[in-house]
Amino acid sequence: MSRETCIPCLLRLLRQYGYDGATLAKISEATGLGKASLYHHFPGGKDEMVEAVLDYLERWLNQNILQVLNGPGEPLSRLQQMCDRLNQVYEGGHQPCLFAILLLGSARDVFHQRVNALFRSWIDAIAAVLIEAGLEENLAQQQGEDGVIAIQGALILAQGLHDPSPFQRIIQQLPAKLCQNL
Amino acid sequence: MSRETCIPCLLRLLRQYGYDGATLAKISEATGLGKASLYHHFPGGKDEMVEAVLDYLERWLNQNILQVLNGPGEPLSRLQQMCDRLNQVYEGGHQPCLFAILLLGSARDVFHQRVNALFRSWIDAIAAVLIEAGLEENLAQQQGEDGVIAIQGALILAQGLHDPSPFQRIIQQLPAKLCQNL
DNA sequence: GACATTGTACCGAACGGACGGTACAGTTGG
DNA sequence: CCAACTGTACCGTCCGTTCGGTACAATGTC
Repeated sequence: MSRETCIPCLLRLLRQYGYDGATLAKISEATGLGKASLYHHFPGGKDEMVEAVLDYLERWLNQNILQVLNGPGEPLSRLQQMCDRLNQVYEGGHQPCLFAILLLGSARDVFHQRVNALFRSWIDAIAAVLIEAGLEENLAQQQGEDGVIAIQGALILAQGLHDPSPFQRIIQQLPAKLCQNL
Repeated sequence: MSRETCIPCLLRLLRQYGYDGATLAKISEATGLGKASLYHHFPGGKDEMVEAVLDYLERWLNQNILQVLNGPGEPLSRLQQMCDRLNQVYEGGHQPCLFAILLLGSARDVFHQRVNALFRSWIDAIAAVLIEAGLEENLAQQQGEDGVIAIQGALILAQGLHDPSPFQRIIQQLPAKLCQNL
């Protein structure tokens, strides 16, 4: 298993066990690679593994969120596409968000800057759609924040209640809510 | 420092470092108690310490959220009181929510049931206010979920952006949003 | 073609250290 | 005196990490 093929596996472990719970022993078992082999592909150790996952998620965000929001179509339709992709990546609310996991784990300081930048670009992309649709800039920025807030909050609640339905409802309602001030 | 006086200290450490980052060494240093003393007050070890903090938060929730929501006054006013208390306990968005921390940490399975129950009672209390104000039951339940989602999401975003202002805005807007369907 | 060299992938075993937790002999205070 | 409490020293376990080394295909050299 190469460096690239490790990444989905790492993402799964991090989401399931958290940053501290995803130990090298578990990673070794899940990838089939010995610990020493993991250090061959990721000389920086565990933190480099997580950085690689963040690189992957950054690419995913660019391709599946930013590009879609920046693409053609009606604003409402583009926001619906975003929600479709989010529904996929969070598996309908069954999977937590790695960003939140890292922000609340013991290594939060290490990854904070990365997560900060990812959040900001996500918010800005939503706001850009709404601005293009005629919304005033400050209000659009707030709506962008509200979108991310709704997603993150719904994922937390879905985890807490062990029930994905709040997330699914939010995903379904979000596009219309973001457009309601237009 | 007794068992009870330890709890605010424990809460602070858990919020600052997460479940795994709040080590016994840090707890010992912060409380001024040796490990033996900690184990005298909390024979069940670290998990019992966290349980004690959850007991404390459960009492806090009852006294500051459930009781207020169930008390006298206009629905809007009661929701505003809830938001005031939340603003205090989360220190204006500077502090994360322990529930989310536990849900996304490595010991999530241990505390999941407790957090589940706390979330549900919180949601139900918001819904009860809205039902009393004339809202249809299912819709009230959804609005209750939306309230908790907004709080949790805003706390995540405030952590991620290192900026409490999204939380403060959500707190300010929440009462009106919850009442908008009345 | 035969042989040495290099680079990549991988592994078993062990490391130092920190973790949560315990045993026990004091020491304090009513 | 007795119970509550605490300091010290210690335990086993697991953590992330590193070491020395093997297998093997690719490349270079005569």
